[in-house]
Amino acid sequence: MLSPTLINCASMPQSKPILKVAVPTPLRRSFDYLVGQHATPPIGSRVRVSFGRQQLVGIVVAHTEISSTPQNKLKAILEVIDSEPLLPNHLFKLLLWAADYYMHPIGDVFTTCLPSLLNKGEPAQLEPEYCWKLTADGQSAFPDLNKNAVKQHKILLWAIDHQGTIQASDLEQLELTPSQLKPLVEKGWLQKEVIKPTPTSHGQTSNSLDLNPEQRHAVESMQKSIGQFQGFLLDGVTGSGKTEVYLQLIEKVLTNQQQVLVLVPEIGLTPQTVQRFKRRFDCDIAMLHSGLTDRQRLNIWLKAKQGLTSIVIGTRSSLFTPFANLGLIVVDEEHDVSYKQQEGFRYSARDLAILRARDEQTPVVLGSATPSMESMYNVNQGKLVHLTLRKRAANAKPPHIKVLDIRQRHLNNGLSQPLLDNMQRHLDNGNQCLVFLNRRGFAPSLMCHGCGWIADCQRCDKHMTLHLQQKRLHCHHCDKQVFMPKQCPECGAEDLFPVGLGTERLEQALINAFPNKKVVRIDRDSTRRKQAMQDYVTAIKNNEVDILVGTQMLAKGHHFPNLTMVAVVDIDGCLFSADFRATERTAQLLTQVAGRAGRADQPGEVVIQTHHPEHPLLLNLFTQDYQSLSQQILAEREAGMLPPYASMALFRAEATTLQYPMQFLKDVSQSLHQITGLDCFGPFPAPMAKRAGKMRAQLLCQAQQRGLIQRALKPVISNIEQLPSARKVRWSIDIDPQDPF
DNA sequence: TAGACAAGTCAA
DNA sequence: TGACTTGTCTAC
Repeated sequence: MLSPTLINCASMPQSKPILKVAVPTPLRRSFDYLVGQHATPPIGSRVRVSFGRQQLVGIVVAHTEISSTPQNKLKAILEVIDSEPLLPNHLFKLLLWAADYYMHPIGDVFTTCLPSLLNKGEPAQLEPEYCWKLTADGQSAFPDLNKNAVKQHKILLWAIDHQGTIQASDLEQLELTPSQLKPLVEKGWLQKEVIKPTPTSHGQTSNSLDLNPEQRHAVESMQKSIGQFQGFLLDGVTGSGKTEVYLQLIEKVLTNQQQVLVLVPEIGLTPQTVQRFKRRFDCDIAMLHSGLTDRQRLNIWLKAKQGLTSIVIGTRSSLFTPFANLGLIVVDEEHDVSYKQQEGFRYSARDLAILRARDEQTPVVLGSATPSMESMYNVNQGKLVHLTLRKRAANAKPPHIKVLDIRQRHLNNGLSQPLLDNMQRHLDNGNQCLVFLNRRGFAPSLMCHGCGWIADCQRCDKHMTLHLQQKRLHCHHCDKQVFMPKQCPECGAEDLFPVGLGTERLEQALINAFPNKKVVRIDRDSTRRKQAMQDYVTAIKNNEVDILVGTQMLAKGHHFPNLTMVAVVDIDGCLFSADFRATERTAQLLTQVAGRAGRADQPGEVVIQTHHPEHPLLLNLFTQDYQSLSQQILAEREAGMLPPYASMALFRAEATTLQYPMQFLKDVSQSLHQITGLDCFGPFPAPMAKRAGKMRAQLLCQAQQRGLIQRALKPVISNIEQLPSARKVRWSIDIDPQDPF
């Protein structure tokens, strides 16, 4: 045994620490490594390590003196990738905190949150960006260009129209790749140049709009918090000018030499938003969207980190962009469910945005016309400052809402005569109508008239949706597609008929009902083509369309000035759901759809067809406003001891037979049963037990006391990980679940 | 979760 | 006997 004096011997080299490394594995812990002959990598830097038989890139999460792993089992790291921490300290800490809170493997948290090139071990260095400059030769060559050289013509024309410069970002619009410009560079018509990254000129704004008193109050209140943490709920009815409030606040932050992060729910919304930002601010604005290459994504990440980009706009995962000097976070449409990741690392970007803002001492603005119950609760608790915009811009009137009782009324493809009459009136006045149905496809099922057979998905507990245009049956849950059968596979009869109503069928019905009106359907199927949505929006704005049919895609954020009527064809399915959040969701959806009607100076009308005109949600929503309805929903949640008055965790498990998930969850429930204040419900089969060929079950844990879920589950999570029954299933834990499926 | 290895199954 | 499948276990 070594004596202490020997260990402390001054002649011994300074001992290197043992590294705790987060490795991309599904295990909820870090692994210890020796530094070896390398310089000690700082906490937060990447290292390459050998792990089992693989080589992986991990992140050093801590230094330690002792390891619980026997010394002879410790391996030395293979390479130090970063000599400096990869992430700013605040962000690094936030990820560690989130891994702990959501009880997700730390290595996987990093993999989810970092650009993929960094996960692969690429150096964290900005790659130079290029642009192409039109030369004098190019300019003089243009008029004599051969007519057949279509591409070259297009390229040179673009350059001439854009001050002689083609940016890398223009190429997508030109439908070109950099290599296609090479021949022109070789001819000497274009010159390739490196764009030097320069700190962007902050601020510099033009044409801001005049604010009404409510908007001005909002901007002024939030402005006072620049440079310190404060959460705001900007609760503004549709058309009340929330974006203008964001823009004017952002302007103040930019002149303060700080950066801004804007989160948006879906990328469909982003082009318009970005255009508006670009018109407004003369600074570097980056948009993180799914069309970017890995390299572009990394470059934006690095530029933001170095302070070279002023505004980053993106979806959920953009929350993890590092900033040199963050000054504001905006979460637009904060109620949107897409802020919660539904697989893997199941974080809520909205909730983490508030934490990030607190850590980095910046204000955070949650904006919505239909705030989530969580945010309303936080307002009631005094955690968020409530700013309301009740007035629609340009004095537009709120829409008039009519609940249309369709009991015993004849329906033609889901449409009642009074509804059609109503539409006719609006169309006669030269206005547009929106017909809303949240179900795509032609019909939700296909049935045999001979024997009653229904086209079911083989792998899910659901019927297959008929898409008549593509002559296919499509399962919307597992994505399985088959050709539409000509005859019944059970009895051979050729008498198959569609049951129920989807947007495709509704589109047909409307074309028949209004033969000389232009009908356009907007859903995921009709907008699959890139640019398609943009084209539709332009056509609608140019008044080339009379009737819009579509799903919730249409309910979000578009401004159609000539749209004066919204028809909600079938809301009944939403009124009776087992999910306790159904009321909130339906109220939000209806309010958002209704908000599409009657902007600008045209009064709007909303007609809702229902078999349940006496349903309290419908009565309340339209006799009061969303805000009082939300207080009512909150009261119900409190009485029912449901979130946000309780916190929840949901264990999910799946396997090929139901028996294994049920057994595993029973074991989990056993290991939790002695904790007071924690209620476990289940295990029970999932609401849709069979999905994509897997049988699924779940166990719901609920606690009245905030924090108890954490205290109760954390100590047992590693035991759960090692349960023998866990090996037979795929399982996950969802903290603050949004969807019980 | 991935990959490796051991044990089990099957057709000659 | 080897080809292939299935189950179990470990990772620092």
